[in-house]
Order: sequence, then structure tokens, then C-alpha cells
Amino acid sequence: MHTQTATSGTATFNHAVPSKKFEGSATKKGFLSSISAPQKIKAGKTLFAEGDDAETVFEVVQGILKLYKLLPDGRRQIMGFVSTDKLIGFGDDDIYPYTAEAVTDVILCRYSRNQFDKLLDEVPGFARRVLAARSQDLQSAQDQMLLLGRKTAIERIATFLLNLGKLQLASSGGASLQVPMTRADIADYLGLTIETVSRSLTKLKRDRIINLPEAVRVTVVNRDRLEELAAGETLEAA
Amino acid sequence: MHTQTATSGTATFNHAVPSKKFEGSATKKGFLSSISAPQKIKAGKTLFAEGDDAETVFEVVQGILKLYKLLPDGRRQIMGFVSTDKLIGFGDDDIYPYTAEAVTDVILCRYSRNQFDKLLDEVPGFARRVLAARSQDLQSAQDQMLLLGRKTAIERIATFLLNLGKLQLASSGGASLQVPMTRADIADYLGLTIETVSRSLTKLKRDRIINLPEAVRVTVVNRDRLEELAAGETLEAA
DNA sequence: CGTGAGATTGAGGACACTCAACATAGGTGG
DNA sequence: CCACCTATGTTGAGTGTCCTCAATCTCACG
Repeated sequence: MHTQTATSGTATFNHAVPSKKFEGSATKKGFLSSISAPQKIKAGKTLFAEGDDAETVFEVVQGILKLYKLLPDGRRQIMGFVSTDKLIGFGDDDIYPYTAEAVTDVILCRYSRNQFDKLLDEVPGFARRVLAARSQDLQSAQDQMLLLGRKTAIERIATFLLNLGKLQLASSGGASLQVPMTRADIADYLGLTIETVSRSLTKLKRDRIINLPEAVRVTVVNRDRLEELAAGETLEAA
Repeated sequence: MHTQTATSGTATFNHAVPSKKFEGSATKKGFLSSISAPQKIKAGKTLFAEGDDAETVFEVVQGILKLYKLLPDGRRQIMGFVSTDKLIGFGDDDIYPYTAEAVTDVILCRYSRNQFDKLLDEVPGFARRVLAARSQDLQSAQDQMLLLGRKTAIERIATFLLNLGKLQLASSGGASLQVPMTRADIADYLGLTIETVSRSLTKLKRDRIINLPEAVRVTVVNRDRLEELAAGETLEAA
């Protein structure tokens, strides 16, 4: 079971640049949105499951989704969190390769896979633009492979917080980060357990690198040190 | 240092299907190869390094390359092994996001990034086809994220051997696998150490799941069991 | 104010890592 | 042609980081 055959995709929030994707010729929301009206999804609801027929392509208008795969015994790996302006649910294959679930309330648009494919073939520059987005997703996935394969727990958390920061700097600003996902989600994204996530955050706090006014909020106190940790500079002394 | 900013890409060998990529209209090697003559690269040679200007797109004609990222202290993560008919070195960004090094002797073609971009814009269906390939690469990367984040050492090795098998079944056939990369490469691909790779292979041999006539050759004895392990069915008894 | 999901903290254990010795194979030069 | 030499791979002993199990804490919500 849990055949992860398909190829839909898009993932992660590692992008330094907020994506700009659809702005050219006949695209942006002006194009895609004309097909279907935005739709609200409640937090916790599953959009589609790994292995389902990939009949629909989704565009996230607002909110955050998580994409994950499961092993038969329940071990879970979150491939990424996707947010505004991302497309998910298309790829080479005809089934979804992961489950998509709303982390927060989400607003999104749906497009039939057929229509989407037609756009790819017929709208000049659209395939090119989607390719660029997918290349970014691939690169984020590769950064995550480095994290999962070689970074320590503390380094993973540091990387995660900085990426979260880049995302939010794009919209708001300041060193105060909102953490919309649970510790369990963070753990399954970073290949750790919730306990290790919690302990790592506590350690960063003890070391005066971050603050934790509440569980869902993090403020960066020593950004330089956090970046050293994320980069894996090993100066694990201090 | 080791800014991993860029977005070139392509990776991994997780594909069930041997890729077919360029066969349509004006593509296949008939198109791309017309630009540059195939070129030989010796095993061990570095094609380009992470951070270099991404001026050239490469098409692998024969042989195997490894793509990897490094942390400052030398920890290495191999993003994937790429083989015949794969394109590497293009993406959103203008620098390579990883180092590419020849595992075996390699024959490849080079294309200037400018020419490649022009093809993407001008050749009908080309961007579409490259997008499909990149979607496959992304999916492979996501499978690898599940492996790196959640699978045990034995499960990683089992998965690796089966993927190696799929690759080679495409060309040759039979349960006898050639392992062209070193234990160090396997370790850095699977997020393990060489010792753990070696011990895991030994354990699979002791359990009569594979045989190891030589270090570079593996024969699958109990494929069903190997697939259970790769899938993470946890029946870790036996 | 009681309840329950989520988060933190503690104690102990396990899987993979580190360090180290030894084995094997391929290549080179005497 | 064989002995040596270095790469690579295997095996062993001990350690450490992160996991497991479990208790306690926090906070939003009814």
C-alpha cells in the first residue's frame, strides 16, 4: 500500500524570493481564476490523499497547506508547506504522490487537470513559467534533502526558523515569527520527534538565540548565530 | 559560504520509467545534439561546483554523475545519481545549486544556457517536456525526503537496491545488480555512514535477502522481502 | 472552572555514529 | 611475475544523539 507512484508536486517554503510566478502575458490570477471561483477550506481538512486520482490542480490563494507521505506503520514525512500563489496537484503521473491537508484555513481555486494541461500547451510562456516554479520547488526539496540527511537537530530547527522568517518577511516584517503549524508538523517536516523539536527550541532559548513568548511565536535574538547554526558551521561550543 | 541559492537541477534515479523525455517534435538528441559534439569526461572529474555560474546545460549521453551539496565542515549529501538522457544544470537561478562529479567515465553534450533558454521559449512543446522531466525529478526528491527523514538504515539500503534494479532492468535484465558507486557515495546519498551501509548490506546477506559475490555486485535473492523492507512494513522480526 | 489537545520536561534506551583494526582488490614498479 | 602499496570495504567495541515512554504543564474553549 501507499504506493507513491504519481508525480504531482510543488513543495516547501525555502524560497528566498516570494515567487512572482504568474504575472506575464495571459496569466496571473487573471487567467487561472477565471475558471473557478475561490473556495474556502477549514484547517485540518484533507484536500486529497496520496494515491487519489489527480483530477484537479489547486492554486492556493490564502493560507497554508502541508503535503505529506506516510509509511504503512504511520511514520510521516511532510514534503513541504505551501502558501499563497503556489500550484499543487499536477505532474507527470495521474495520481497524487502525497496527501494535501490544510494547516490553517485556506482559500484556493480548483482547475481540472485537463484544462490545466491545455493551458500548458496553448498559452505562450505558461509552461515556461510553471517550469521555473517547479525548478524552485526542486531546489527547495534538495535543500531539504541536505537537511534531512546531514544536519543535526539544532541545525534543522535553525534552518526551519530562518526559512519561516524569509517567508514572513515577504509579507510582514520584523524578527517576530508566527509559527502556524504544530510541533508534530514541524517534527515530521524535519525528520525529528516532537520532543526533540521542543528540546531544541528550548536550547536555542537557553542560549539566547531565540525567544519563545508563546508556543506559536518565536523571536530571533541572535540572528547571526542562528544563521551559523543553519549553515552547519559546527562551532557547537558556546 | 556554501550559499545554496541557485536553481538548476534534475536529480535522482527513482524513476520507474526510464524517462523517454525527448522524442516529440523537434527534440530528442536530434535537436539538442546539433549544438555541440559529445564529450568524454573521466571518472572522478568535477563538471561544475556548487556556486559556479550556471553557463552550461549538460545532457548525459552515457555514464553516471553524482550531484551533491556540502556543509562547511565537509558533511556531504548526494542529491542523486544521473544517467543517460538526463539534463542537468538549468533552473531558475544563475548559479549551480550543487556540484556535479563523474562517478564513471561519462559522455555528455554541452549547451549554452542562452541557447537552452531560447529553445524553451521557441520550440513548441519543449518547455512542456522539460517540465515533465522536472516533475519526475521533484517526485524522486520527495521520495528521497521520505527515505532520509523516516526510514531506518536497512529500509534505506533496500530502497536503494530496488531503485538501482529498476534503473538497470531498463537496460539489461536479471537480478544481478552492478553497483558503480562507492560505499561512501551510497552513504552520502542515503544519509548514513559507510560503516552502516556495509553493515546493512551484510545483514541483508545474512538474512538471505541478497548476495554479495563482490563489493560492486549485488544479487537479489528474496525480492518480496526486500520490497517489504523498502516500503517500511516494519515486520522487522525474521 | 473543568476539559483536552498540544507542548514541555525528565529518565532511560536504541540505532546509527565514531574510532580503530583488519581484509581485499586493483595497480605499480622492482 | 610477484611483492608492495594504497584505495576501498568489512568488522568490532564503545559512545552519543535522538528516540521512546511517561509525567507534568499550558492554554484555548466550552
